[in-house]
Amino acid sequence: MAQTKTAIPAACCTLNISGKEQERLVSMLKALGNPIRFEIIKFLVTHPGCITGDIVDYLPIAQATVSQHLKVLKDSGWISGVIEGTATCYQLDEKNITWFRSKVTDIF
Amino acid sequence: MAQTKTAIPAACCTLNISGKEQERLVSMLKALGNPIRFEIIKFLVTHPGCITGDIVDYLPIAQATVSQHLKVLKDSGWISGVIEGTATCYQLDEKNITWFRSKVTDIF
DNA sequence: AATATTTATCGTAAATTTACGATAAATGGA
DNA sequence: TCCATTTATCGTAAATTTACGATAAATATT
Repeated sequence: MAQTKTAIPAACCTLNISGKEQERLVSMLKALGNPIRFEIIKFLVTHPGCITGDIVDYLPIAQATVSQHLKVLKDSGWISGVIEGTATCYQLDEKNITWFRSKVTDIF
Repeated sequence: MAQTKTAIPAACCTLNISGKEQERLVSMLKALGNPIRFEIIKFLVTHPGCITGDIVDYLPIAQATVSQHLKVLKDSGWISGVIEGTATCYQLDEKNITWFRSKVTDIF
């Protein structure tokens, strides 16, 4: 692996992460890297505590699909759900989002 | 969409983004949200200007697959490639990465 | 000129994701 | 109790992603 002749800029980031932390970050990146799920997260900023049906009404996709996306967001740590009667109230998971922001700013 | 009885915390982020900027960010999130591609980005931090073959040697996957991942990273703006003879030298795209970091810190 | 090196692309198979309708489970209200 | 509401899950189809070997194109070497 010989060095080339082109000028190599200094690294603009460290990417100092590995193991379980890296898995966790990649999982959050993957979950957010989908247009529908990104919209759900945006919606939850302005509609904290809303129920599944509100999100279904807002989005142009079926209830079953929304529920699936909510599961991905929950499993990756972006949101949490609280059962309230027959409904489920969703909200952003502040703690994990704070972790995400600090990790990104740490390594980039 | 009635308000629920549960205590609703203040939004921990604005997610103040839309349109082409949002598409661009989602595309970068999606590209990085894959374990192999995340490893490639990490490798480029410590091996700036390395060629495709170096990355192929480093990873446990076929050359064709690496090339495909490099294309995803290039198309989403994470890296840029410079042809050097028969080889291609890859490096992180500082400008786009800086944009990514500032967007994330802006909206989260 | 002939051969070797390097990488992107093609064709394709397997795996995963995304989407939907149907349904079951749980709760609330009549 | 019976019915309505709400949502998660099941089964499945379609789309996309990921992976590989083969190959073509381009350059370098002998």
